[in-house]
Amino acid sequence: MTTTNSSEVSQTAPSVLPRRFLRQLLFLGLSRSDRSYGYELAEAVRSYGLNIDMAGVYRELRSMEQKDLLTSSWESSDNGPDRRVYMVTPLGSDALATAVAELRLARDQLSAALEDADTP
Amino acid sequence: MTTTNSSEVSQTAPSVLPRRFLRQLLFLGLSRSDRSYGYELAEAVRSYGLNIDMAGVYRELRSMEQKDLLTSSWESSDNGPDRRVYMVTPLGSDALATAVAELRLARDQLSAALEDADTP
DNA sequence: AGGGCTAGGTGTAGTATACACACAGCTCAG
DNA sequence: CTGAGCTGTGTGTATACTACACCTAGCCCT
Repeated sequence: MTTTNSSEVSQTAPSVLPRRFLRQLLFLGLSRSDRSYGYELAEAVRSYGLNIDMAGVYRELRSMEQKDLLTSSWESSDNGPDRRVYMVTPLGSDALATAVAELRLARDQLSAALEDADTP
Repeated sequence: MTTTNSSEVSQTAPSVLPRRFLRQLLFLGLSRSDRSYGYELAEAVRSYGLNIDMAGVYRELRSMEQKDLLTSSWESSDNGPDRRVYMVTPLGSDALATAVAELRLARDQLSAALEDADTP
C-alpha cells in the first residue's frame, strides 16, 4: 500500500496542507540535498507533519522536469529498487527561490489571519 | 472590476495562499463579527495580503450554507445594493473551531518546513 | 513462500480554480 | 441626466488538481 492506510484516516481533510504547496515543498527538499528522489522527498515532507500522496509527488516531479526545472537520471540502490534521482537546473534554481518566497509569504498571510482571530 | 486586475498580476501564482483555505478564512472572518457578507469577508481576507476570487467566495458561502454551517438572510444597505448576510450555526461553530485548528496546523507545518530550509 | 518495506508509476471520477461575464443599486462628476 | 466607478451578488465553464484505487518490482527477513 503506497498511499498509506486509506480507510482509517479519510473523512474530509485528508491532508491539511494543500498540494498547491507540493511544488514548493519539493523544491525545499531538493534545495537541501540538491540530489534526491521521490520517495525520499516525500519522507522529508512528511517529517514536517503532512501526509502527502505519493502519486502526486511522482507526477509533480515529472511535471517539473518537463518544465526544465529539474533533470533526472536513474540510480541503483543497495537496499531496494532503482531510483529516479532529480537535480535542480539553473532555471529551476530561480523557481526555487520564488517558491521559497511564496511559502514564506503564505506563512505570513496565515499568521496575519490567525493573529487577527486571536485578538478580538 | 470584481475579480481584480487580471492582466498585470497573473504569471503562474495568482494567489499565494491556495483557495483550499478559503472555507477556513471565511470562518475566521465570520468568527470576528458573527454577522457578515461576502463582499465584506472578501475585504477582510484581502487585508491579510491575499487576492481572492469573489466568485469563489460567493460559491463557498453558498456551499457552507447548504451544509448547515451558516444561515443567511437579506439585508438592505444604505450605500449600495442589498446584502446576503451570513451567520454561523451551532453546527458551523464546531466546524469553525476545526477550521482555525487546521489553519494553525498548516502554519506550523509551513514554519517547520521553512525553518528546516533556513538552517543548512 | 510470504509479508513488509522501498521505489516508481497509471487511471480516473469528482472537485476546485481562474477567469469571463451578467445584473443591479448607489453616488458623484460633468 | 448620463455615464463612470464602487458596492454587491451571482452564473458558466474549460482546465487543472485531488484523492484514491490499483499496478509492477526489487530487496530483506522469517
